[in-house]
Amino acid sequence: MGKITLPFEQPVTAADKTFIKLRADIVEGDLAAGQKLSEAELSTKYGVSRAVVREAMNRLESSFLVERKANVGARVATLSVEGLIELYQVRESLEGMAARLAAKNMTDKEIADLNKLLSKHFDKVKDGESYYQEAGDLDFHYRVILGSKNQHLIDMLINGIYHLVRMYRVQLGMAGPRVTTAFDEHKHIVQAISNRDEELAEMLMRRHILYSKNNIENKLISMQSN
Amino acid sequence: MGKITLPFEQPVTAADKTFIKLRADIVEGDLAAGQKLSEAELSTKYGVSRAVVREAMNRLESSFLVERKANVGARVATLSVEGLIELYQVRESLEGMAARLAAKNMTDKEIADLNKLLSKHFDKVKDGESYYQEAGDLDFHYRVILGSKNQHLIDMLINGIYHLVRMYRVQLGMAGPRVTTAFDEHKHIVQAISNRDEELAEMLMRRHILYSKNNIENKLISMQSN
DNA sequence: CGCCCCTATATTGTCTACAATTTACAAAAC
DNA sequence: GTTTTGTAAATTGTAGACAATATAGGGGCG
Repeated sequence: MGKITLPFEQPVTAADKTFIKLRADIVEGDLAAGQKLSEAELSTKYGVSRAVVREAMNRLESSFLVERKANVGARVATLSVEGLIELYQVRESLEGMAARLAAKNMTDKEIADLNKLLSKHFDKVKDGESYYQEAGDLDFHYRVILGSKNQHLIDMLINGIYHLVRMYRVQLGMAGPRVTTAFDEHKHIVQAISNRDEELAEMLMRRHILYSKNNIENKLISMQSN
Repeated sequence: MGKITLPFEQPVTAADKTFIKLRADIVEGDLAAGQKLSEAELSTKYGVSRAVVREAMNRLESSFLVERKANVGARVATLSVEGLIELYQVRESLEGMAARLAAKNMTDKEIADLNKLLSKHFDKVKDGESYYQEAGDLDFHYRVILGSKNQHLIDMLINGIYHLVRMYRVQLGMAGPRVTTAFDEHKHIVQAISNRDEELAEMLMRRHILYSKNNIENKLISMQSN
């Protein structure tokens, strides 16, 4: 379902597990945005030593989910309109390139699967289940990113900023009027990829993300004025 | 000079220093590409405990300079044609966006300074000192990136992939026939930024990096056939 | 002779204790 | 009453010891 992570070949080490748990708790808002993260507290809470907590927090910092200051400590990332805009500017840039490369590098079979995924999601949304949009949208973007076959790009998006994107979405309670609109945009992007039209695929993906940003941004602003 | 790092507010902690030293040694090739990095060895070599070596290596991993496998160890990143291409695709995407945002967000004073930097470099290169091209080019890109005023973008580029770019350059012994050509491209980019033409600034930056990639790529391929 | 398994060694992962720094609080000076 | 300064508590940074895992080598078995 919302299987976004694809974390590790084998999520073995304790630091790995703690990292994943912490990340989930942050994204879901269980650990509130901006909150101070005490190493000792987390150590007892997750039943591991401070060393592995520190290791996990290092990785979380690389994902922009926590901010650390030397000798002071770590805080959960804070959400803001400015931060959201900056994040989506990066997304627009990177995912635009991902779509371009996907049009170039995806196999015919992968493209066929992408089409299948799309129509499957469409069937579900037809019945008004807007929850699926969230997972479906992420799935779609996820596949295009992997389709780029560019490891750096994949790392930066999947392990880097995508969990922060999820954090914004979850904590804003997404699922909105953009459901059907977004589906049309997805469809056009896939068409461009199917036609191996790199230029168009990039342009459509960039616009899609730009629209998405404006949508969330409006929601966030209206929430602030409550 | 080649002051690329802008490391920390105050580079205080031992892990910070070790991280910076290790990074320099990797970029300069003092620690060879692909080489195994033993925590114990590095610990004695740099005169710190294994804990700080591990902390430093975690950060190096985030910068794509070392690769770690659980229970196996860390290696210095390996250089390859494919890796270079992927890296420059990411650069093209992110720095293109940076140029766009710089055209939007740089102050008039910052743009004036950028112009000054450019003519200063031009004077030096006129006298055939090609070394300055390396530092000058990085300086130029550095300023545009900062001019974007997008913290995520800045982090990903400056702390993220830029040291890997330097590693490729240093170990390929850059400084080539592209010196004057690149200067023209820089000039045009600055002109677009001065005119606040976001669209053109992005396009020119992307082409500039694309050309640069082709240049280095050719060099790398000709080296392989030796 | 080649393959597999088992053991010894080395390396990484984790834990606990100690050192250094920051933060909070209170007392003293203005 | 406000500000400054010194001391105590709490938190992070660092070090070293122990546990778990992977690697290499040798011996046994087919």
